[in-house]
Amino acid sequence: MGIFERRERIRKQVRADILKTARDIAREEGWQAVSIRKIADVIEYSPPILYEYFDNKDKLLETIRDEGFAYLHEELLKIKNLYRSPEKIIIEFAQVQWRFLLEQTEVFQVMFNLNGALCQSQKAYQIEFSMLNNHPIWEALAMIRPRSADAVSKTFYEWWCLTYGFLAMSVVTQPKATLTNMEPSFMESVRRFSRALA
Amino acid sequence: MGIFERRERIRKQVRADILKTARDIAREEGWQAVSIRKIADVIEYSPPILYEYFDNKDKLLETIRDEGFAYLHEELLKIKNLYRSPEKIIIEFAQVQWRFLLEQTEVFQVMFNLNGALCQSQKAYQIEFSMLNNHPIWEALAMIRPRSADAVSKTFYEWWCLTYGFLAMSVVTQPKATLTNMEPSFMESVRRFSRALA
DNA sequence: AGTATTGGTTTACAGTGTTAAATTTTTAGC
DNA sequence: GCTAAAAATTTAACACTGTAAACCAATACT
Repeated sequence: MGIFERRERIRKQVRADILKTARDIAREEGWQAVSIRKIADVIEYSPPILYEYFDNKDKLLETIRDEGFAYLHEELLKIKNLYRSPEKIIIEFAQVQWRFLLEQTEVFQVMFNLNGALCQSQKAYQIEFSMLNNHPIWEALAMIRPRSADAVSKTFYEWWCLTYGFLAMSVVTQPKATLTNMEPSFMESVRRFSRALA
Repeated sequence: MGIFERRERIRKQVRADILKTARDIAREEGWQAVSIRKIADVIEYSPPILYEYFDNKDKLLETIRDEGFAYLHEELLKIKNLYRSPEKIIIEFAQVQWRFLLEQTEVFQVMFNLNGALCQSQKAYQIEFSMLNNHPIWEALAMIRPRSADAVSKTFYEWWCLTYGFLAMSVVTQPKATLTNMEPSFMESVRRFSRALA
């Protein structure tokens, strides 16, 4: 009896379409151009249908943001399993971060409320700054510079703001065309940070 | 005399009132709550009057942004005239940057399109990244690490993204109450950057 | 005094997020 | 296959937004 299953499958598909459409519009016209009605137009439903899938626009953006953080975390775990050297882990992840910025710019924007994107929820940040002691980067920093847990957490915050802050400033101030030119500066900044720790 | 001057004086006052009101609303309710009508309400004019003073909302925000950059530049010049050591200039300015973030958070947000603030103009950034060779920080970096002009400009960009990026990440992810706690991390990051150059 | 200019407002348009009511479509029971 | 209940979807509406055109009243100049 696949009636429930079929419905659920369709629901999942529509939900995914909504998220994808929001990202598509944001990518091409910027987040300030993303509206409930425009999304509804593309997925060929009437606007109120979106509220069957998301409580409101903020929750929709929150989902996109969460998926962004989840993706980066997965990539980080892969790296952790590939390399032993803490410095190497930091550098490799920096490359992932940069690639993410280029390939999923619109997701990055909503992750950090940049360029008109606005998701009021602070949930993702709270999660990001709790349960640090088994965050691969936290562990890496603890290995490079063994200190108290609090001291390592402070260094973690410095790493966090350095890397994501650099990416944020780049995407905010640089036109798309010149953005790629900034990768060496980013990597150099991360290397400098890493070196200066020891 | 007096009739033109009086009119011009009033015009200047109204213009200033508009800018101040926009900042006030942004400060208390966030930039997403700043609307032409709300500003008009406060200054006790009808909405279209605002278009006598600013071409559109974007230009209004651009003005606030420009004033922010201008203020920081003035403070930087003061510091340059007070200290000789390039490291000292960088550190002192970092303190000014932090204070600016705390005291004029809403201006900082529009300067970097954070938290729903959106000014499409890229003018300020273009200015910020041109005419570098007599920017006090550029000069300081050139003194600490004498290299080609291009190499110094690259380091300047790294300083720029490190400092403003750190502030941006802090204001985006931290609640107002805990924001002040992050100053030591910020200052440590700037010192680490400065040390790692030599 | 009559006309042109200025300063300001009212009205209007197209768009926004969101909710409630109305309506259509699908399912379940006989 | 027909009807009643339930689910899915749409239409209509509200209170907003930025902005432009039309209008009005007071002032300045001839």
